[in-house]
Amino acid sequence: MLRFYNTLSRQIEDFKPLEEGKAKVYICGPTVWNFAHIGNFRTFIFGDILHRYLKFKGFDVTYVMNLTDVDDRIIDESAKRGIAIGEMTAPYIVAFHEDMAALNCLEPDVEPCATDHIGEMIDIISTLLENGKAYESDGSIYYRISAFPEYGKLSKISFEGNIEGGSARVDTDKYDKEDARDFALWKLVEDPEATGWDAPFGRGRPGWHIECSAMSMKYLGETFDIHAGGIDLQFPHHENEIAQSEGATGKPFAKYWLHGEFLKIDNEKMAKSLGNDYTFRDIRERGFSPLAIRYLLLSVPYGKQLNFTFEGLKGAESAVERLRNFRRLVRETPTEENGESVAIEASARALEEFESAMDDDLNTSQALAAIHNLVREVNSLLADRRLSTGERDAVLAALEKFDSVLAVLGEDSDEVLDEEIDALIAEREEARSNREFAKADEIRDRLAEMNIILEDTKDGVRWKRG
RNA sequence: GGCGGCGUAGCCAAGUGGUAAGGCAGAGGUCUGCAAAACCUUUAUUCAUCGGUUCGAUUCCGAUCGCCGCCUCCA
Repeated sequence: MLRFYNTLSRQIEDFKPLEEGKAKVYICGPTVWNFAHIGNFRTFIFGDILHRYLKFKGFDVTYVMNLTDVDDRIIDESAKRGIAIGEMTAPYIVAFHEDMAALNCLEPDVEPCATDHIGEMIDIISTLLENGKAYESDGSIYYRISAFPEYGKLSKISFEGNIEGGSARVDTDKYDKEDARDFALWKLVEDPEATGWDAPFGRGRPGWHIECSAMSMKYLGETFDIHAGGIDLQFPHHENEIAQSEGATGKPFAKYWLHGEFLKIDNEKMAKSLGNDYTFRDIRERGFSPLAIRYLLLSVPYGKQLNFTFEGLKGAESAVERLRNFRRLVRETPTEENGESVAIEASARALEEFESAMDDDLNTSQALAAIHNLVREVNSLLADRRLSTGERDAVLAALEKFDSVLAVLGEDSDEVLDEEIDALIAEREEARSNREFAKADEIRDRLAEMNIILEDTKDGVRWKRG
């Protein structure tokens, strides 16, 4: 039984979708004002694991991830540059898609942009104005938190004496709000040149939170199964989404709330001021592969903080290489028709362990352990005998199942070696059989320069791309 | 000031009231012409520190230290 830690209840709960066999999931996507950093990608990879595992479990999944393509930072920056906001965000949307694809994340079923859903946001705000959960002040529209007694149920924040002495970020002067906790649904835009949209309650631009209420409910319904996102969004963003959505519909919003924990760098917070806010592209430039980055980011359960180090990333690189070597070895190894079944049983056991680990709130650490144990066991068999055909097929099928969720193996290119390389390998074999090892090694070095790594085995030479 | 999480071998870490998964790195060995890949052995009498509860705690409770987070920018 699949279980999740639900932030709403602060408990592990069985996952029971609203509609049998279906899973409707919304995750807060990136604000496309910059290249996303690896902390962002940790969260999105968590979302991808969630998406893939729900499919693995047989659910008919609808996975929605939004793109926030309008917010204060985007508006300020594009105004500074004198371009439209869409012009500013377009290249970052392209980059985000490239990065997500490189990280082997499935495309969401729907990827709505905030700017395409202004109408839906206006509708919700209108409803909230009508039912008294929103009010106008100085041309802007605010949510009236006093009209939503359940406010705080997600983040469990009590407002008693907690703002005072806290962060100095509470901005009480700038707008005339009834209550310091009230938040903007719609911000007045007076300058006709500035980015804004017309609404029955005046020209303006949406507050940050309303877009996710509008887009999630549009594509998943007023009540849906899972809402995911980074831990930092828990308050105020998700709390406000609940207030807006439930305030407008009178129905429960999302049933399960899942939050991805933070990524730390060398045990410190990731921050621009520390210069450790690496983008995916920064890490790539250092020569690390996307699959290793994915492996590292998913190797710790999403609900725990993960300490990113370059030493750890090197380790991930080796681990992925080991797994890929293993799959290649099993694929290519000659098999016997007769019926040993040790590896068949080991595969079945590994699958069980994998599934029970993943069922337990997506415990990817334990899931990986199950896979590595299988790899060691089968490698050990391979060291002294051939697999039966049934064993090989069972192991490969298990790997495929694992990788349908973790997606860290990538694909081996089926490309055929060009004739030159083929000839070199043959020439080296010839030299080896004549015990001309100096010549053989020289050819091996030449091939290595061409990025072809050789392995001599009992069953002949094997090669791989370096 | 209010609130939450974490601290496990060189590194990344899982985990449990009954005596420490997995990966990486290191050491030794096997295989190999040499490599590569792989296998075997090995690497924490111990889970930040100090107390307490318990027959027994890394796991529960308290204190201390350190790190991270939230308290309306933030994945």
